Amino acid sequence: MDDSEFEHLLRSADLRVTRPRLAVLRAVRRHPHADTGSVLAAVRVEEPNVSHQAVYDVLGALTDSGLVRRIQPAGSAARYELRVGDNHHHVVCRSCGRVADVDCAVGHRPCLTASAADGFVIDEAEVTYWGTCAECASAPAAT
Amino acid sequence: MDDSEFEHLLRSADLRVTRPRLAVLRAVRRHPHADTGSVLAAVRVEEPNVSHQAVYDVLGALTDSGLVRRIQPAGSAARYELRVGDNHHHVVCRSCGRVADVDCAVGHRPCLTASAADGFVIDEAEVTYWGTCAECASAPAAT
DNA sequence: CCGGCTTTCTTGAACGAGTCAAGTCTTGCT
DNA sequence: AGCAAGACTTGACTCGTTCAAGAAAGCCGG
Repeated sequence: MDDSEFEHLLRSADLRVTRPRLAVLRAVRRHPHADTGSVLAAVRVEEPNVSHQAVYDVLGALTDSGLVRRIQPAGSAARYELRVGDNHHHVVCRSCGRVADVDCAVGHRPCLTASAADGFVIDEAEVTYWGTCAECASAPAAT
Repeated sequence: MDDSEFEHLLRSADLRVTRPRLAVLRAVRRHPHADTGSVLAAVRVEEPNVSHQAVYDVLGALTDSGLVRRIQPAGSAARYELRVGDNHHHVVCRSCGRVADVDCAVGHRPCLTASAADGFVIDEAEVTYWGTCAECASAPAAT
């Protein structure tokens, strides 16, 4: 039980330590890339009385303070993961929506050296790979 | 009037040539990165009787046949552009949501050489840059 | 040029993710 | 323990998008 670790994370981000927050952190750790609904479901296994709004609030607060990372592939609801700060990217399965981590191919911030940027000041480059996951590749015409 | 060009595009994609479709193509050409609502509004300037559903259908059909490209930055509704097939990317302004094109920094498909992909077969790499546009940078606390 | 088959469009309802707002409960500090 | 700010609950609501059924138009063969 390393809830104490989560507790420190929260405190270091100036966030109060509450049962819903710990439950959300555990849920996200257990289910990487889970969308809000799944996080809510996972949270309610341990804390049945947490409202959906609380989960939205908590995920928002955690995202704002950088404790979790939010990703939002086109056509999917927001998803969350604990793995932050290592500049990794994601592969998304076109047929089932599954998401997996991909370590950055380049090693350093990829393509962050965008050339003509139209006056924009760029602070992050996000790479999303699209393809087909192993399961969907072997089961072509599912559902 | 190069509607004839759009007409050819449609025919070559096995799509019937209709007034709504031509209007949508013109609207997307005129307003790159416009979201569905803006496209609908632009379409109705020329064709006031087009339903919102028609626009969704048309944009869907055009996207499926590769005549337009759909992008969906996190936190934004779907946006469309005519510029396809040249592997360019996008910068999104964090504060106003504005989108601009960025030519691929690497030249060739960037980072498409994803290493460990967990069994995924990758067919596309999409890069989204996040930052602040010139206007928002100069007008810090707008709105 | 016309019928007829198919695709596309219109109308109207529905859905899901996410947000807003008001009031109550907790946490962390003193 | 007691207080103030922050966090949670409840419930309504918005917005983008999709579903469904029927009417209308495009395209092909004759």
